[in-house]
Amino acid sequence: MKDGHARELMDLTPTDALSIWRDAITESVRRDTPDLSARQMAVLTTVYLCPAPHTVRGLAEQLNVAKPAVTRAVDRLSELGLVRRKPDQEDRRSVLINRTVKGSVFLSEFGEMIVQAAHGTSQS
Amino acid sequence: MKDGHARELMDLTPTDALSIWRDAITESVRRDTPDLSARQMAVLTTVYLCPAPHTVRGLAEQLNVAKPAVTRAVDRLSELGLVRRKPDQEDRRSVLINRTVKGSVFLSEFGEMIVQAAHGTSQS
DNA sequence: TGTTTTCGATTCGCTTTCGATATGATCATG
DNA sequence: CATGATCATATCGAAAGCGAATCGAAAACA
Repeated sequence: MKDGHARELMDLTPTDALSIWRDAITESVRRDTPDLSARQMAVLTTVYLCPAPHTVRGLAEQLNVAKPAVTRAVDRLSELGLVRRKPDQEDRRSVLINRTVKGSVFLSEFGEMIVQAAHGTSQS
Repeated sequence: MKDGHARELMDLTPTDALSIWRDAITESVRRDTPDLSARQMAVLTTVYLCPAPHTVRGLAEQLNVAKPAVTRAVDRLSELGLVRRKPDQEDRRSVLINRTVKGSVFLSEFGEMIVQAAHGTSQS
């Protein structure tokens, strides 16, 4: 910001928001992090930010996508070590999707990239 | 925010940022918008937010990815009507990647989703 | 002019992903 | 128990993605 006043989060314009988004995702791509799709990112962040437990069915409903799509997303995220499947002991039809240390680190770094992008966009 | 003070953008924490990111991308997925990868989103936003002209080579360098990857991303974005290829008249080897009305609308709506997510996360 | 370099696109084979459907396992119910 | 509902995933052909190599066109240079 040119006038030195602190920009308030509520005043964020769509253009500003998009600029921050671009900076963050561009930096992510540059760093050669896994090229996650929107769906995969939605699944990953939901698992980490929303209260457990998380099932394929629940995620599919919440994200309004078919269950096999969630299964595939979990496949990919599991291969990357960002989430882990764990059979539900109480209902053995279900599989719970859990967090991992690697996933926590990944999202933590991603969050910092967003913050960095926000600072670059709205700096005084 | 619970105390009613305006949250400043500079104070954004990685956790807050991630929460906003999740809300936005989740809403995007729920609306059944095209499931773009991080690379595709990086290409799309760069075309719209960075000064023209944009070439495959330039985008590849800027994003640190291989040229065919950019070509494929442009293929996909073109099919979706979000960008348009246009032969460069001055250097007819080159193809310029231009914006479209549809792409402008898409990103505009996306920006509004982010703003909406930011409001939801940091509301008073 | 002739050679070299640079451009984006294309092709190759191989792998991955897609949506839709079918399947096997497990639970709930009558 | 037996029957149907519900869970996640296996499977399918089709489509898209991948990196590496190659293409032809065109610019730059000699």
